[in-house]
Amino acid sequence: MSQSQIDSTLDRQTQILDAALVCFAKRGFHQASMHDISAEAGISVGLIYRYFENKEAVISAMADRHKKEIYDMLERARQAPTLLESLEILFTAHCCENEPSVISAFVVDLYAEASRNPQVADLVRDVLKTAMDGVTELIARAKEVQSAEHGLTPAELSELIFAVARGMLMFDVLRPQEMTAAERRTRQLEVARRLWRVLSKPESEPAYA
Amino acid sequence: MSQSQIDSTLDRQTQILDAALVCFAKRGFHQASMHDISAEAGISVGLIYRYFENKEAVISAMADRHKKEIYDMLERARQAPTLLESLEILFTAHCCENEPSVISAFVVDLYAEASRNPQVADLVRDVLKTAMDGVTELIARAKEVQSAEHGLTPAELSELIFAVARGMLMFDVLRPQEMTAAERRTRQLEVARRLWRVLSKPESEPAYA
DNA sequence: TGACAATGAATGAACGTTCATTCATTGTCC
DNA sequence: GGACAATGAATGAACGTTCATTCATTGTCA
Repeated sequence: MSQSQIDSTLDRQTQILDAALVCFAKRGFHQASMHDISAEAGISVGLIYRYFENKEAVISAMADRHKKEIYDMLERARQAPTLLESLEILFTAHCCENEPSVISAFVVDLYAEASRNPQVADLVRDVLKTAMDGVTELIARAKEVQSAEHGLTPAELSELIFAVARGMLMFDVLRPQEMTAAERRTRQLEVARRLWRVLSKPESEPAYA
Repeated sequence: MSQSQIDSTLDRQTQILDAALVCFAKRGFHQASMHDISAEAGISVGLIYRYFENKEAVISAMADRHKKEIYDMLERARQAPTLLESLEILFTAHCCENEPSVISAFVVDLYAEASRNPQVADLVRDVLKTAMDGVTELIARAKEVQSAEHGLTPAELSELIFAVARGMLMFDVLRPQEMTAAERRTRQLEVARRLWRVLSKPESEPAYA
């Protein structure tokens, strides 16, 4: 198979997954039909089956893509100069590229799916562990949080931080449709900064607090 | 209609909702069939339609029951002597009565449903607001948290607490089936106490910390 | 022309819902 | 009390619909 063939295959798969994300967010994994996805992608139903074995495989591929996106996010968070900025990246990762709450709805659906599908659960657990380990490392570097008086280990703090992040994602799903991505982003940033304030030593407030 | 007739109607509805909770947690709202529910309840399919107009109504009734359960939980939290104990109630509400993660799976599904169904979203938002307002009040009473150095308002703290609680619920859904309700409870309690440590003044540590 | 991409009508299984039917329970009359 | 009538809770086969999946056919380009 030539490189251009591989490329066009990947393009088609990406096109289908993009459409699936919209449909899944709109109707959920199991209520979204293959016809919905094909219509959203502007192709025929049969063509989906050329690129994915079945619907389950589409869901798995979506989960895999989510895994890569979380890893990318982690990489960006790693390169941020301060822990606060890392948190801001972590908390706003889902409210930028796509339409409002498309990603949030998908992730909540993914966790719901994980509660029944052990394969999905394994994948999500793995993603979460990797991301939490990454943040644990970031915290270990951050003196202002480590030396605070709560006496929690970086791993414990990381778990707390991710719990807040996932919880905010659930809240995001409840927000009225009228709210723009920018407004959601602002809300998320506020919470990230409040969390940081709670976790760090009081004297090291950021300038814009 | 006599009182005993009302009672038996309520009994039947409860029986159906209990079965539905198990089926919904096992397969999700839309993958669980009415036949699944009837089999779980040990009754015929048709009988469900004597007590609920359709499947949507079963889901709505489940959401209503969830609302009542959250209100009950809030009432118990209100009666706890300290904020820490209130948090412990809040964080362990879902890992006691039923089988492991049945309730967690249901709640995650409920939020997923809320992302598509505005009626469900309204109900969940209402429940969340009431519960958060309640906790805001509890915090306003708790001096050890109010006087801490983070400088956050009770409402802001309440939002943070609920984000952690919902996030932990999502994590709960990922836990391997082998984990018992007691083990889950312990994990939840640990996080609740760590959160409390972070939020409160360091000198007011509980005796068992 | 041949090889492969793409189509969408066709298929059959599964689903929510309905409803004719059964039958244990309750009420009524002598 | 006993015979009979009325009730309505409960059943599950059947219906119409939707859906994932297949595949014979058509389009495209080298």
